Amino acid sequence: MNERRPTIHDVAARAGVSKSLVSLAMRGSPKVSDASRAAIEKAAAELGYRPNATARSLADSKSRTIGVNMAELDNPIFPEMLGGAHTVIRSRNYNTMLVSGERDPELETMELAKLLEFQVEGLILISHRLPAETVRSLADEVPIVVLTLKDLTGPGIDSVVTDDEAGTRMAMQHLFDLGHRDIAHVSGGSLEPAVVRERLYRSQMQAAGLESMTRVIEGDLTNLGGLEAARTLLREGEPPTAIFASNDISALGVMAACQEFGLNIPADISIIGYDGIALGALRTLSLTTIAQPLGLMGQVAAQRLFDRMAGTQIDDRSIVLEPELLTRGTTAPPRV
Amino acid sequence: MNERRPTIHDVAARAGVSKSLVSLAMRGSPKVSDASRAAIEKAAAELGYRPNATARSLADSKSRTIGVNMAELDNPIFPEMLGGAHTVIRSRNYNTMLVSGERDPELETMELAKLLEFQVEGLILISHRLPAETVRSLADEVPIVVLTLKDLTGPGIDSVVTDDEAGTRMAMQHLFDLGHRDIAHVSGGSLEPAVVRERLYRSQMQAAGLESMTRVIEGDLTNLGGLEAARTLLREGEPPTAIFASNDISALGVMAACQEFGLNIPADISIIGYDGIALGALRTLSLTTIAQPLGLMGQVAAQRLFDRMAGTQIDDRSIVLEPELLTRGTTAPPRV
DNA sequence: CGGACTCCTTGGAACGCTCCAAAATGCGCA
DNA sequence: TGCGCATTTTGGAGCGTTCCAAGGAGTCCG
Repeated sequence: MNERRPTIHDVAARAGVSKSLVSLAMRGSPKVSDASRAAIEKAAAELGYRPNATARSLADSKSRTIGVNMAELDNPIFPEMLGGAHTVIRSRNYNTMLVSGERDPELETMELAKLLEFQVEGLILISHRLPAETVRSLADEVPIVVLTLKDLTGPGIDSVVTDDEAGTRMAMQHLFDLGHRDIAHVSGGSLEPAVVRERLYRSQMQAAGLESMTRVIEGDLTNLGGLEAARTLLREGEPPTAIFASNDISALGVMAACQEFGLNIPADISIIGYDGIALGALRTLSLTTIAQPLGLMGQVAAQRLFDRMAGTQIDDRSIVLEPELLTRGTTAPPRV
Repeated sequence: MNERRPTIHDVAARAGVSKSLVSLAMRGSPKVSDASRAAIEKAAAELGYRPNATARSLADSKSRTIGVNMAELDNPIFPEMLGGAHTVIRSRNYNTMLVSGERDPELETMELAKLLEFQVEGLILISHRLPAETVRSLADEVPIVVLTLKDLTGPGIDSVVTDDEAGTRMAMQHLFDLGHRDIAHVSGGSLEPAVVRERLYRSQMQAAGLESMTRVIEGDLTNLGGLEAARTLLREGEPPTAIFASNDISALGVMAACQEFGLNIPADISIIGYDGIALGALRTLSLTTIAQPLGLMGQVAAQRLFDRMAGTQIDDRSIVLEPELLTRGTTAPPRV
C-alpha cells in the first residue's frame, strides 16, 4: 500500500538544506534559523515525513522503551498496576513494550530476552514466575523494578510493595472492633504476600487471646480456590462469624460459598478481602477490603525506574506504601 | 552498571570468523559449517552476546512489532481481547507495543504516531476514540484491524465483530421463552454496538406484539450508568419483570440497583447482560449474558493482521463471530 | 578593514545489523 | 594434477538517524 517512506534526506533535499539541519529541526533545536525551520517543516508536511524511531534508537542508543512483564491476566490487580505504570511511562515520552509468559517460566525467560534485545532501558515486573537467579542476572543488564515482592533483592533491583503486616493488622482490628472473635482465614499459598498475611493473621489471633479459634484453610488466591476453601470450611460444621481472605478475588469466591450455604452477608457472616480491586467497589459486591493503592504502585514503580535510569543514587531499595481499610458492605457486627 | 554490550563484531573476533558469518549463525542459517557454528556459539555465550533488535530492524526494515491501542481499562472486555491478540502476536515471534490515549483523541493520535515512528508493522485498535478520518489516514501507512466496530471501513482497515443482531435476538428470545413480556432495556449510548442492541430490542419487542411495553432507559455502558438508569426505572413505579442491559458492566450496576430496591434476582426480576466478561462467571454474580468470544476476537484480529501483512489478498473485510447465550443465575421465569 | 565572535549549517563517521556479490575452500573425478 | 561444482566464508554497502568537528556568514568593534 505504501511506497518507501520519506526519510530525512528527502526532506532535506526538498527543503534545500542538509540532512543534519533537518535532524536538528526535527528535534526542535534552538539553533535552527526560523527560515530554515519553516522550510523544513513545510517540506516534512508535504512529504508526510515521520521520523524513524528505530534509526534514532540505534544512532543515539536510547530506545525510549520500557519493558513490562505481566504474567497473569485473571487477577485484575495486575492490569490496574499496569495502568499506573503506563501513565508515567507515557508522560516521560517513553513507550511500553508488553510481554507475558503465560505462567511458563521458560517462555517468560525468552520473552524477557526479547525485551532486552529490543534494548529496553528498564524493566517492570508486575507479576512473574521467574527464578530469583534469572531476575538477578537480568538486573545487571538493565534496571528492574519488581512489584509486590520484596524478598527479591539484589543490585539493580528495586521493589514496590505495600505494608502487608500493617494491612493485615488493620483487617483483623476491623473485625475485632466489630466484635468478631471466631475468625477464619482463607490463605493464599506460598507467595510472599500471602505468607505474610497468614502469619499476621495467626499472630493477631494469638495476641487477642484467640489462639484456639485460629482456623486456616488453604486457598490459592484464585476465585475458585476461595470458593473451594470456604466450602470446605463451611462443611466442617459451625461457621465462623467472619472470614479474612488473603485477596479480593478469593474473597469473592468465599462470598459465593457462603451464599451457597444460605448464609447472609454480612448478617450471618462477615467477609473481608485484601487488594482493593476496582471490582470490589461494584455495588453488587461491595466488598470490604484492605486496599493497596494499585495504580499508584504502578506509578511509583515506573518513577523509580526512571530515577535509576537517570543514574540517581538511591539507597533505599524497597518502597513501601500504606494500605487502607475500605469498609463496605460485607462486614458487620456478628449475630448475638 | 554495564559496560558496552558486546556486538556481532566482538563475537566474530573471538570466534575467529567474519561478522557476516556470525550474523548468519545467529539467525540459524543452514549454510554455516558445524565447526564455525560451534565456535560462534561458544564465543557468544562467553561474551553474553545478545543480538540488537533495533539494529536488525533498521537493517532489514522489519520491526517485528505490532502496535496495540487500548483506550479504556475499566471495562474488562478490553484486557480480555488484549490477552487473545497478545497470544497470537507472541506465537509469531512478534512483540506487542501497547498504547493508550486515556480517552483523549488528541493524545491518542499522538500515541499512535509514536507507534508508527517505531515502525510497527500493523495496528490493532481494541478500543479507541479516534475520528474515522484519522484511522483511515493511518491505514495507508500500515494495516489496521479494528475490534468491535464494523462501521469503520476503508482500504487497509479490517474489523472483527460479533453478530450483535443475532446476539440481541438470543437475549430477547431467552427472556420470552422464560415467559417475560414486560422487558425494559438499559441502553448504551451512541457507540455502534449499543445502537444495534437497542434497535434490535425495539424490533424484537414489536415483533412480539409488545410495543406498548417497550421501555428504554439511557445508560452509558458503565457500571454507574447502569446503576443510575435502573434506579430511574425503578423509581418510576411498577418494575418490569426483566431488564436487558446493553453490556455486562452496566448489567452489574442494574443488579445493584435492584438489590437497593429490595428486588430479588432472579425471583422478582431477571437481568441479562451482554459481553461475557470473565467476571460475570464469578459465583457471586453469576450473570446471565450473551457472551462474545472475547479472547478469540483478539486472536482473530491478530491473525487477520498477519494475513494482511503477508500481503494475502483478502476480500471480506469484516469478520463476524457468533455470540452465545450463557444461562446463569440472574434469569428465571417471572413471578406469576 | 581585519579579527573575534556568534549563529547557522554542513559532511562524514558512527550505531549494529543484514544483504549481496564475490572470494575461498573442499571434494570428487578424469 | 587440475578442473568444476557445491559449500562456506567474506568485506563492503546500506538501513535512517545522531553526533561532532569544522566550515560559512554575519555582526560588532577597535
